[in-house]
Amino acid sequence: MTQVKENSTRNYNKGISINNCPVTYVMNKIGGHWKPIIIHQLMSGPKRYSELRKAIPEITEKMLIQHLKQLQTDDLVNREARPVVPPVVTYSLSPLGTDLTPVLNAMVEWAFRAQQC
Amino acid sequence: MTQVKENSTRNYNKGISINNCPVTYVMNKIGGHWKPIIIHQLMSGPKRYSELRKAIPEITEKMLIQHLKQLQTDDLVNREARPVVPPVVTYSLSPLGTDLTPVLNAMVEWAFRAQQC
DNA sequence: CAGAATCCTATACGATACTG
DNA sequence: CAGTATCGTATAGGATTCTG
Repeated sequence: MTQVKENSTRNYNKGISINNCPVTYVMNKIGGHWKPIIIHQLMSGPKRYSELRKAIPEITEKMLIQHLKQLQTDDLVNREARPVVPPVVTYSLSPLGTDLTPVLNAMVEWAFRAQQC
Repeated sequence: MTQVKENSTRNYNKGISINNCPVTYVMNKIGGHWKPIIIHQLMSGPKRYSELRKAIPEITEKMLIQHLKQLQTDDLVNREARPVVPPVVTYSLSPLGTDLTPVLNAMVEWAFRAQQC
């Protein structure tokens, strides 16, 4: 089983800097290369696993599953698996995840301004 | 010299996923554990190197310098060194860096809501 | 004061192959 | 379809020491 941890941004000095800073808190939740992209995709509505793969072609299955799990653990994403064959699994943003919309939007706006220059 | 690269978030598949996504673009600029914190500190006004170290006690000098350099390269932060002895170096947000304020603020707001639950 | 240099560890991510 | 498992690499970050 190996119990993959891989909890986003690293944090070696365990005792010291555990989230006194709200910005760090956020980066721990949506930091990394893929999580914001996944959330951004889900912002346009619930998607099945295969739809996410198509929407983000560059991501590997490992990364997608891994970050989806992490996002579930952090209560940003809900997973609904319907017990049929073949399986149908749908991912959607939780209320908390939906609340990230302003953050992502602010990022997108800034990116456009920055790329102008 | 070794030419340290250390350009934020990794990107192995060089040819493929180079910034088609605005969110990725932003994460490349302010991703990682320290950059948002540094920017957040500078949002309250210009600060000297030593002030930054005091404001962010957990950061090592290497990380602080490294990310300050990166932020300069990305035109988010300005560095002003006055040629006196002992040296006086002041860091401040560039206009582009200042434009990140809504992003950071949105993060902080979300963090507070998230930590309530 | 404001850094540079060196060495090291943890982990994020990629590639590929396999499964209920 | 929706995952798991395993191996390998790149890089973020830490600790310590030294300097103009």
